[in-house]
Amino acid sequence: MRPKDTTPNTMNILAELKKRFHDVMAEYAGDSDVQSLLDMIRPAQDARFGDYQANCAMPLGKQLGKAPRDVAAEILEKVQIDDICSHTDIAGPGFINLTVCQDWLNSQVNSAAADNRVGVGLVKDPETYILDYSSPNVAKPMHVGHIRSTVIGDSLARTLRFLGHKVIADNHLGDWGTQFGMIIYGYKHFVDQQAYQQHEVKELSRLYRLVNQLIEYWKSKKGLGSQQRQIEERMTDVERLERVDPTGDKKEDKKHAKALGRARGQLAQARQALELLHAKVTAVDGDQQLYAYAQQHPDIARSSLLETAKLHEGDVTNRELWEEFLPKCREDIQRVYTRLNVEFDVEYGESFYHEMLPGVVAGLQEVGLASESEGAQCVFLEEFETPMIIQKSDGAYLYATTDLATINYRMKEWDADEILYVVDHRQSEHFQKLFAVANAWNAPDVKLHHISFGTVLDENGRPYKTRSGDAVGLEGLLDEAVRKAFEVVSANDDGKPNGPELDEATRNHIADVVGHGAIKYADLSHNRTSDYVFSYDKMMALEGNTATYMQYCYARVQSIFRKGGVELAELRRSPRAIVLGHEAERALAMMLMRYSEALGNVLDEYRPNQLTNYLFDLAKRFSSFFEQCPVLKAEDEAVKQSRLQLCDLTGRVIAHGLSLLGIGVVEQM
RNA sequence: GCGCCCAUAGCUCAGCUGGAUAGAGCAACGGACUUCUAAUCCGUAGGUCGCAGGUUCGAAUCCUGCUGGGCGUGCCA
Repeated sequence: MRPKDTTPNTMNILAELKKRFHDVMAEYAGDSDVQSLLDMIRPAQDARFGDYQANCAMPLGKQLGKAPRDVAAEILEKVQIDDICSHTDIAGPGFINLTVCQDWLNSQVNSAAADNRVGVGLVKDPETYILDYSSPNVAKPMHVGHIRSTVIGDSLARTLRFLGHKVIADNHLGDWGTQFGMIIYGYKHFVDQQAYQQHEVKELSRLYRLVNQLIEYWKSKKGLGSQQRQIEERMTDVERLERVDPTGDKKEDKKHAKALGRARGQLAQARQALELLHAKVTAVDGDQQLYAYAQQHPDIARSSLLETAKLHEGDVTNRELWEEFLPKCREDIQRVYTRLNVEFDVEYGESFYHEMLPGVVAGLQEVGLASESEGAQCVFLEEFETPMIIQKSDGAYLYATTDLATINYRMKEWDADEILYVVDHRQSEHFQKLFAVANAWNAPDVKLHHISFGTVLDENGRPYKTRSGDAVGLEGLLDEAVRKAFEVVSANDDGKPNGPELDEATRNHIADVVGHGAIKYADLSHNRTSDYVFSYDKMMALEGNTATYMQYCYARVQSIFRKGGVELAELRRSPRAIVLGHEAERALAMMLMRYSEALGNVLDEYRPNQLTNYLFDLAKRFSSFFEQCPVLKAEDEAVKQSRLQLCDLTGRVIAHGLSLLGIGVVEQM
């Protein structure tokens, strides 16, 4: 995604190797190519090849017209790595295999253990990042669609901060849009004062859903006719195509079959759409109260828009209602963030930028970027067929306008180097336009990235929704995860050979950490660009690549300390004496040393799943070590001390890595 | 119509932006609990990386075409 060097620079074996290779590589290539040659040094793909491998001899051989294996030998001759590598090897067509020497690895691990950053340095060139994530519409309950943005954004913010960047996490709340007009309209006509007194947000949310349902009712009712006509048209298409006889020409027939298939698909789609419309209509028609409301408010869609417009124009009543509703809605959202342990530095919602919007349009007009078209103010861009509309023909502004105002503000206020928008992939075209305009207008240097992500699907591969077609509420989702986690915790504890160890309160706490961790981890462990299938059973199976596996690993480490009566503070004060004798110890240590590599990989393309993959590998190495290397019953005191230190470092890295994902650990499970 | 994205084991997914014999987890099968927590470990089986070309020492990865799916597409956000 970006070419800058994000590799943290302390105790990073890969970085050290690259440093050692740098001058030699420079002899072969111009400065510009050195980096790409160095990037060919990477962790060995297979343990049999050693720890790291350099693949640069093959392209160089080609370039120089020499045999790659000769080039590899030449490179090895020149490069100074005797102190780091015990063994080097040229394999296959010219792979350089590097094995890190034991003494050096020992000393590196000891340094990491003594370091409160577990061996991870700070980036050389810190930057100022604005992270724009979560951004729910207030007054609408948060649903499953908000989870990815929130969790991915939070994790990136934590990781960037840890590596030394300045981060401003900004929750760009939707607090000014059409949903407020709907709520205001609902409040004016349908509010149940008693319910409102009791729980304001719950009532507001009911009002939102009610108004939305009535709007949808009329829209669906009006749409039935045209949908019916569309089906008829599709049917004629299908019938016409079905009557066509095969021509005998293979190509022609194939084309025809394809057209028929598509027509049938479209027909099925149209029928489905009609069914949906019918469902929305009958839901209201079948309910006396709803039906009465609908008849009394035939113009509800337009009226709600009008309430929004009045709010924006400064209408006193609507403004007062907005002032009354907003803090309560924010509190309600805050409750979700509190349980998710997600924090923001600022929460400047859309309303914050409202007064800046005329200036945006005027500014773009002034420099000739914006022009009028069909009554709207538009910015036309060469690369795009459609313009970015910044002011509607009725004078209202759009989210594109707000987004531009937001960039202006962020540049002025924080002089940002990069702004990351953690928003789902469907908005990619919007962001392409936004970035193009912002860079062309008055933010030429800032790096703007759309950190897009895929959709959360159900087990049938369709967007995750409730049976009635609504989005699944986020809080209910979290509750369910915690409930399931509690069951697993209890079942496991009851089944312990020496009887249960955990009281009710402890079980609840563990269920809370494990349940929330499972949800977050399921999300973060997938490549963010893919859609993924949401499944409680998968994530709560608590096996395989799940947060629970890592948390379990951590708990086992703590269990060793508990059983052995080890004082952690004392252990950490004592001199570091990790010696890696056993194969499993060495493998574990090597993985521990690669933590900073993993974090660098996260920032390369802003993908937290690079960290989950790493933690899973680390946890597997630890489990393997745990099986093979007794700690408390080690063969002698030196080995025992060494292994205790190794366990402690592992526990710290796991806990730290999970913390960067926004996930906690517990001492016992 | 145009644009963007996706297709990897029965299932869910990785694959570090061109490297060695394509990996994990689940499910299946076979082993390991007088234990530092078996929420674990060890092993077996499972693949024409959608299809066809191309680029090159080397392709799941890059390019072209095709097939199948998703999303977006002038006044919602």
